[in-house]
Amino acid sequence: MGTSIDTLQELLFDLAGVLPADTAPLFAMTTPVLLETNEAYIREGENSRRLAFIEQGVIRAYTIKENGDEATLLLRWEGQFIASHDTIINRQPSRFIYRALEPVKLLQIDYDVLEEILKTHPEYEPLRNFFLMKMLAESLKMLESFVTQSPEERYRELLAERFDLVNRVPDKYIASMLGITPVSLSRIRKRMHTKGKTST
Amino acid sequence: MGTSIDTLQELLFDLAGVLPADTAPLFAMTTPVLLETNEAYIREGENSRRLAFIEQGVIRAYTIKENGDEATLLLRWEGQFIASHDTIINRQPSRFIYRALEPVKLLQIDYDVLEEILKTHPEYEPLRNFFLMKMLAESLKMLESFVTQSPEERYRELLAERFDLVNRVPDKYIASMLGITPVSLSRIRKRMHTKGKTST
DNA sequence: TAGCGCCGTTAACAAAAGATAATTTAGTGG
DNA sequence: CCACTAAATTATCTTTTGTTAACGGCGCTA
Repeated sequence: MGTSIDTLQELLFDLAGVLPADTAPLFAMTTPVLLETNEAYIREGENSRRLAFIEQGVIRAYTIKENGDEATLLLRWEGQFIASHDTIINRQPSRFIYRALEPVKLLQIDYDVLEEILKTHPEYEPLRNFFLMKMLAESLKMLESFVTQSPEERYRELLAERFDLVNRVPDKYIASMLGITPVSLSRIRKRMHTKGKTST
Repeated sequence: MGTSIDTLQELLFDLAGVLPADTAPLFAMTTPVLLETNEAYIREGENSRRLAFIEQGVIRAYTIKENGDEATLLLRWEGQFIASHDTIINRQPSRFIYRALEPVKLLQIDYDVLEEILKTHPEYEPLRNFFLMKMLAESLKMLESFVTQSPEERYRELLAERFDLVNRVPDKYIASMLGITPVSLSRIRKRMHTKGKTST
């Protein structure tokens, strides 16, 4: 079974033809991090510009609304990056909390350190680009689902595409990611059982 | 009054210290494009990897739902880039239509040509990065509004932040971008007039 | 194993949104 | 200036969601 480093080295080779042997300067600056269930990785108001590749586990990014309720923005799992976008992109304190839903293994790097490395090693640049584009595509896809689909349709699609994830994560977080309350999600599930079990 | 080229040159200087005199290789490959009101820039199913900086005007990206209704994903206006993300990021035919809502002036480049230029002129790389991050931040912000706010709150915020835009664009497109029907937006407006004209 | 807390479900009611159609308003072109 | 068309509003009715609270299951711990 491969480690994060293996995965990323492979990606770097595929994207830019960089040989694993030549990735030392990049990985020398990374640190492995372990989080236990329910441990916060980044808290609200923090100014950390840490960037981490998730080797194992699920992390939830959420914010506390004015009324005190939580709203889950997104879930990230193994093979993806996690970071405070407020802080990395806009240099603002994080408005979100990033918390492990399971035991999590991360490979972490400071974004400012990464920028320095990229200056001296532009051959790693495709990696940054790849992940930025991947995240953009992902978030546009979620956005699309909000303007084209009903909550029930969004849930059906999530089940179809990420069944494993839905089963790993408590329903209430799924609900809030869909933009509805847990009560409403429960009703949707009921409707799906009784009426059409049929597809998309 | 500045042109697109002025704007981008300034940005390149600010981001990477590239002097305007040294941007010729980049701008040599760009083409100015004019669209008239209601003209499509990219159609559904197209494989165009054109990327364009909007110098003037508003473009709407929308898709046709299964039931035949349109759903507006986003609006883009002067100072922003427009491109088929399906095609550029995933090399898939565009699922969206990009259409001018007003007369539009663009500065266009082929993305594959841009990639070639970036290979020989890595000093332009910060520009790509800047816009990718900007777009990511934007789309995450819209996503955030869907999980934290009601349609009425989203509309109030849009009014507060982009009043000019709301006034340039027909309500029905605003409605669908908010994830609701035009009828529903009209009711929200009515509620806002009668009851609390007040803030947030 | 008894008690506790969290989570998903259910219920009852209020509020909001969807669907459809009619009506008014606004903008365009002759 | 009128006529035509598209957009926005209003009305009516149905469906869905929000809100609040109660209930039951499940795991955890004392």
